[in-house]
Amino acid sequence: MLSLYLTVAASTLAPFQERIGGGVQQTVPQTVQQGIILRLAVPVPLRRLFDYLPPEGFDPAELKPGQRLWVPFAGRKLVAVLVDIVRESPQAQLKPAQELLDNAALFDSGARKFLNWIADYYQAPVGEVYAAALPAALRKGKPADHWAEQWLQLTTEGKGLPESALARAPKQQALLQQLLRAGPQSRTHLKAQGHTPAVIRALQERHLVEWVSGPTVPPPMPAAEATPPPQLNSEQQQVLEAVDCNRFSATLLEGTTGSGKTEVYLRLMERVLAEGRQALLLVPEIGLTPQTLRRIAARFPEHSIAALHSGLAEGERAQSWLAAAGGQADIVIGTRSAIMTPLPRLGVVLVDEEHDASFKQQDGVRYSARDLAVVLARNSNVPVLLGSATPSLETLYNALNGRYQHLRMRQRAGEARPPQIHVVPTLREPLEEGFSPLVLRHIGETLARGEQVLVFINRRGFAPALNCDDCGWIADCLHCSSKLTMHRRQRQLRCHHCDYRRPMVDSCPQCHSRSISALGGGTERSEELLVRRFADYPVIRVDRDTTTSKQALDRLLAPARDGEPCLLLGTQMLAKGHHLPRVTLVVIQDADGGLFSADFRAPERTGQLLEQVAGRAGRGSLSGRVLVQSRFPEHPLLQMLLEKGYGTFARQLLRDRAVAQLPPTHAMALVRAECEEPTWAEEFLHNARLFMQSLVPPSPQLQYLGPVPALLERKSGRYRFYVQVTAQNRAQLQPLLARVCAWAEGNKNRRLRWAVDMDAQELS
DNA sequence: AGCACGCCGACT
DNA sequence: GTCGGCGTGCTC
Repeated sequence: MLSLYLTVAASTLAPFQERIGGGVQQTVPQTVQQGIILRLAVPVPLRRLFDYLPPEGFDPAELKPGQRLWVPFAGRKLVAVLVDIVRESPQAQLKPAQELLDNAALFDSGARKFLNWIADYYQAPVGEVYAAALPAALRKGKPADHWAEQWLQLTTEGKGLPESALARAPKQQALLQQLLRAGPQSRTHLKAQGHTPAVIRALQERHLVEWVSGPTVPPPMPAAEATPPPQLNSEQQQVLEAVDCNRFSATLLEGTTGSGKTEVYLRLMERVLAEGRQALLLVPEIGLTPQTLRRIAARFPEHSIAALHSGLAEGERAQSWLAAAGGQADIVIGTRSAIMTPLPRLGVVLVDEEHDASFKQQDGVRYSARDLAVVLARNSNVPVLLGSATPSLETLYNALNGRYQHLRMRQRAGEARPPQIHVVPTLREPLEEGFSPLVLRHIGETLARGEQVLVFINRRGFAPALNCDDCGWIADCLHCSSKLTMHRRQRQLRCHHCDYRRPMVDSCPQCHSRSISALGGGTERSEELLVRRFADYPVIRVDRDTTTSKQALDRLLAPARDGEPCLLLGTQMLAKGHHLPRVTLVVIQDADGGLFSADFRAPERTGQLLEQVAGRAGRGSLSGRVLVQSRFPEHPLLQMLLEKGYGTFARQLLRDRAVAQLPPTHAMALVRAECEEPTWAEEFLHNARLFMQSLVPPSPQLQYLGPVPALLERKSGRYRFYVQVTAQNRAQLQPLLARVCAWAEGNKNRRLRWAVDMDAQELS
């Protein structure tokens, strides 16, 4: 779908520049300033670049696009990025920039072109895009050479040494020959290879080697034992043959859980690493565990790996980023924002679990890292592989209409058959805390056989609502249009949409009745029941309340990996690729939530989730069983999903979307607004719609909806609305959105926040 | 966004 | 008398 726009990608820089520079020149025909003019991306929410003179008393020859500078801006001092050096400016009065921050450019021309494209496509302020691409430390103006690495090199004297030298000091000789053979070596690398400081010092004292300051290298990875690659099966081989690493191609790799997608990624990495190029692997937010990193480090002990995710300390992140951008990191593994890291010798882009919602940024610059992966690969003329067992409808659509190559892997490695799936009706059953007697019996039997059980519950806390039996009072959030969830152990009521918390109440605040009921169930409530019912077995609860860090998840799951019989219960966190070979029963407590939601993407997400969770059953030598509880076992979508599988289900959803003229068959953007004053956001959007309609009247090709309230109408004290614009393709949408942004930037109301959300993923 | 500038209420 | 509330203007 994005590729519709891709054909335009190469030429988009031209209209972009026209918008930021030429648009102004049309109204002010003569050039006012001439000379060396710096065109800078300043981190402010304004959709244009700003011109400056070079810093005073400074040799302009040292200026290169991609460097950072301190600039004075409206009475403050900001870190801006030099995007372009031009000869003339339409601006009458230019200030000189204050100070150059970098010797070398942080963004090469490819990276700048990409970031400019992002600003244009997502209607985002350029300065904010550049700021989002930088790690926090560099964004704040910390000099890059703070992370400079010490490199050991031969002195002139050392270079002139005969090979037979130092025969009586074999360790010194080995190091010397390595430097002779492979050139300067980083301190980190030498340490990892076991060259001791004593050996280095000895050579230094003989004036054969010296330390020099050089480019940043990634922080060292935890040591991993080198593991040889496994044998490929025929499907994996076919996939690898179908991907040419010397030119652009986009491929959907639709591979069943356990079919060995990761091994395909590793082989593609291996291929580009051998050519001296970099590999980029994007993973979902919770997918970047120490376990994942260890596996890749073990496979490529000779290569340097940089991880980029939110769990890193500010300094570590800057170091990894600089190593990636400088080309010293061979493999870059990261979450969403890693897509914006400049990679000067990129060879392949891999997106794991491409359907995952965490690839879409939900505030600020609202980009989709998965979509950008395709744009980046095209810009760099390298392949991109989008892997998933449950592809997003966007990617599936592109694969089915031939824009992407569509490759499939159906074999489950080392295992006979996929799990058996059964629906358990719950409508007229005597449920015990949400579990049917049949399901509880199966859990008991599975544990008794010495196997493991995984229970999936889509809601954390004890109960999603608290209700007075006498007057009907319900505990609501003060700031959101939502109910408070009861957390029993902490004796708290919490809002899951903002940070509001209040102590648990024993009596109704309205009528003082002591008869208060917790309605519905969450992970905490189910945990209580399961602990009671299956007291002989450990119960491991995995949700955001029990799992604060990635390490915590690893630790929590350790007993399950040991293989002892146990019960795992949790939210989405459990759905992602943990290898748990002793799980033979998966229970999905409630499959109905997504079938009746107002969000048109809800069925897709439910289907992906159920399939992913079901994929946890029977990954080892034991066969698996999945029990899905539902009040509507005959619901056609549920039936199709369970009987025909996700592939058929997704194709049906695609047909529905086409009929409804929704993404991915149609292009869609939202104009969002939120405000503490209930009517203002709606009024603003009403005017925005009128403005857009005056430019492009509604037609079968381009339609408007709204303003309508967001699914969560009030969040953190603000009322939220949106106008939805759908069109047959992006080319129709793009200029209209640019105009409405220009219109909205003239908006005088300070209390109102607005944004354009291109390819919006959430209507919440 | 954030920082200036400017115009009206309760305080030493 | 003035300290400071936050409305609005502007940022090369």
